[in-house]
Amino acid sequence: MHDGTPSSHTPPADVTQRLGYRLKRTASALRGAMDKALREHGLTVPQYACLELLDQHPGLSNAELARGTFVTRQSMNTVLRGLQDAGLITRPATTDHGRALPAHLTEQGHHRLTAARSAVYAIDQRMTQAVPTQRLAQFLADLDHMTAALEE
Amino acid sequence: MHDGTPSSHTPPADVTQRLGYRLKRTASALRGAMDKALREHGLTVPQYACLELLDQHPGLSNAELARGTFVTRQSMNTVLRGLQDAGLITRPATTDHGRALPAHLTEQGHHRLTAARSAVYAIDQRMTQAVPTQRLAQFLADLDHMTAALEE
DNA sequence: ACCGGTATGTCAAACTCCTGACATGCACGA
DNA sequence: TCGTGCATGTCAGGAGTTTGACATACCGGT
Repeated sequence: MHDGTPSSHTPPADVTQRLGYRLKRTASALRGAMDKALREHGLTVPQYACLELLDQHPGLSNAELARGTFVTRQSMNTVLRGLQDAGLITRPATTDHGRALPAHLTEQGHHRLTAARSAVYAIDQRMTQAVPTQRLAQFLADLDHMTAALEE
Repeated sequence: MHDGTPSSHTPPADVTQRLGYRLKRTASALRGAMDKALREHGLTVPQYACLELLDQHPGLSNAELARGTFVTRQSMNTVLRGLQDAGLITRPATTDHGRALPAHLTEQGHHRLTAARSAVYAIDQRMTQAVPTQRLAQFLADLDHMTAALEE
């Protein structure tokens, strides 16, 4: 094919030059940093994400939390059990309408989240400051466009 | 604190507005798309990544492949066993120098990779075309800066 | 009233991946 | 020569996640 548009036809042959590879590398580094930081607070990354979501949206159900953290309902179910056993959240055993069981942070859960949040903030700042401020919004928007393109 | 610099001091309170959240979401979407596409070729994502690396750098060892795909040596070891059992790669049982066992693609492995690559290319293109061409290089560079900031 | 579609919570089994550990092999300096 | 350090390959165990399946509960149209 002797095309006229030179670029954006096929990905680079070198895997390490491809967008997906770079994305995976950054995500892997982020996951590693968060794992390490949260371990000192006795939390895993999914557990932290769950607490953070519940703090902003109290009463979310298991399925809603699963969608919000990009895991399956089953995985989130075990996460919730762990958090419940640790006394960080509460969930009613039954409900009068539907099947969804709304989860809420306990006082202890809120304290634990606040402590862990400072560690995560430090990581988020290191990462955010690596990209110039004026480009951050555009960067986030591009990420969203990519996500949308992948899900269509 | 009545600071003068309004932004870039603390991450947004809304988790879904944070850089880490967006990054995880995009990475999750990419992983899902690749999982689905590669399943039709009988490969997992780590298996594909391994084949791709071996195609460009024949003779890589288990540990080198592990570093290149962001997993542990142990995980890569099981991946290599699977690829070996499937007849897609070969690895000598012994070596005359050191312990590293250089892996190589078989003819069948090369064919399988070529077939799977087309599916992955389609995904990479959909993702790449979501960001304007003139911004792609900058996007990749920012990803690298973030990775470096997280690993320091 | 019924029934199909959708959404939820949960169980079981399988798989993947990681942590911890150990043995082997090479390189370097004492 | 010996010993320390470092990198590699591998085994065992466990933690986390997914796929598949099933029962329950609401909502819609017929």
